[in-house]
Amino acid sequence: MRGEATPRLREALEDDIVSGRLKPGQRLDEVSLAERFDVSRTPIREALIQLAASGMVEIRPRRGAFVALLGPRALIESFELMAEIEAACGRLAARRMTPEDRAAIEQSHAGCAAAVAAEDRETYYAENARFHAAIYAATGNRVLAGEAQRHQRLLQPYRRLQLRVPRRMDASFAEHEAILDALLKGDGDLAAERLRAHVLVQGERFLNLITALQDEAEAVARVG
Amino acid sequence: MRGEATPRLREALEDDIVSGRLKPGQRLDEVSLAERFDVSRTPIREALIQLAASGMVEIRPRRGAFVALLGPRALIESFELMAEIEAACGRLAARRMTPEDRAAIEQSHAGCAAAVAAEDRETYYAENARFHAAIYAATGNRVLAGEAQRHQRLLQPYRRLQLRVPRRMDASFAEHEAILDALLKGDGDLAAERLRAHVLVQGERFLNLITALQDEAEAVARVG
DNA sequence: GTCAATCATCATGTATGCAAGATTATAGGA
DNA sequence: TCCTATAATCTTGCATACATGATGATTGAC
Repeated sequence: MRGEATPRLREALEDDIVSGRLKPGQRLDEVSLAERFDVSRTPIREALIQLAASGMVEIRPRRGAFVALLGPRALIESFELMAEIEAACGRLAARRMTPEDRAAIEQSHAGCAAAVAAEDRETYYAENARFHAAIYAATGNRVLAGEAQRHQRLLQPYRRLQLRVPRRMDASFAEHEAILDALLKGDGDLAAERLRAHVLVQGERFLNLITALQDEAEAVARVG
Repeated sequence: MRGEATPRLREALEDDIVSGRLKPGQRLDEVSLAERFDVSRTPIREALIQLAASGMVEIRPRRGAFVALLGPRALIESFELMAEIEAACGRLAARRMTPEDRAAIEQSHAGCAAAVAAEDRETYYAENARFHAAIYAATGNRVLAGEAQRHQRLLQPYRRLQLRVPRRMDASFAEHEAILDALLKGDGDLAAERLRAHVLVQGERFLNLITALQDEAEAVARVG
């Protein structure tokens, strides 16, 4: 076997969670996972512990690991934290972004525009993630960018659902335009303000969907 | 043995790192730790993995675990992240703090005042941590408060050193007073601004000490 | 028929064993 | 004497084994 197993397992499980193949609340049985990946329980456990530390998995002592299921309160608070992190990124990016950073942001913004025109939600979803990631990178602060990326991935399972909201894609794109405008003007405070609102509005609109998700996830948890 | 070993080990190791008993760069040998805590390598490994995920420990594949040693760049970036998180906490705390939150903040501020009067750096160090923690709690956002706490602990080994800077304690206290003033006025933007500056100035003054720390830590790494 | 208590089963948490890569020591040559 | 190559040792990473607490099934009582 080439390379070590644990990092590969962590990435595979994280991808399954972020992409929604593993749903919030779902049980993660060590033995089943060990069989599925054809390894012993040891590297599975180590991968689960890492995911738990990053918040993607919840480990209840003696009761097993579950895909993290954020309740309404935790979800609101997480979006608020995300809003503040994004605002910080916007403040710093406006001041520091290099021409390359700027090009990357504009390119992903163009990708978003194309997705809106094509009414392709999956593509918009992906390009939106790139747009935000480009802003993180433009801060020039790798520690901050890493934290921003981690939290974005944490909320990804919930964001995906959020795009089902009617007209949300157009509204999101309009907000992106305003954010880009502030960044290009070099107005850090304005960029921060607009990014914060952009994320917070997601969280708010999103609350309508929480109950539905909660029920769905709990049903999965009961069955699986 | 009552309860599980891993959480206890994680806490013990984290305390050793935060308190400075284990120094940045120091090697963490699994076998030695297992003997010291009288457990097998398994729970030691799991505790180290958790600490690595939170950033307190660095695990280099096949080469072992080390107490995280932040280079100059990572340190600057970490302080900048901390400044933004604290600013966010200040913004929200100013708007939302309850009378109990306010009492807790004022109480720890009084503790800081006493420590300054007594020129007791260790006490100031502890009360300062309480002051900041009280602001985190006053946001009413547990997720945000948790992140703030985690990052504060991450930087604690370096902060401790920082208090050696002459006159820093008095300056720090004066800044606290200005922060408290903004919070009591309910001016979130001002509190954010002052908290950001308060943390950033620590990071800046701190740079003078980095080289010394780096050398010291590397010497430890070579010996230990 | 419902509920409670006991017991069987199962999963987790920890210990131990083993293989492979990393580190260090040693021996040989320049 | 110094450098290099090789071998011994040590440590990590994973597999396996075992004990304890949790889960749920079955039996008995009401």
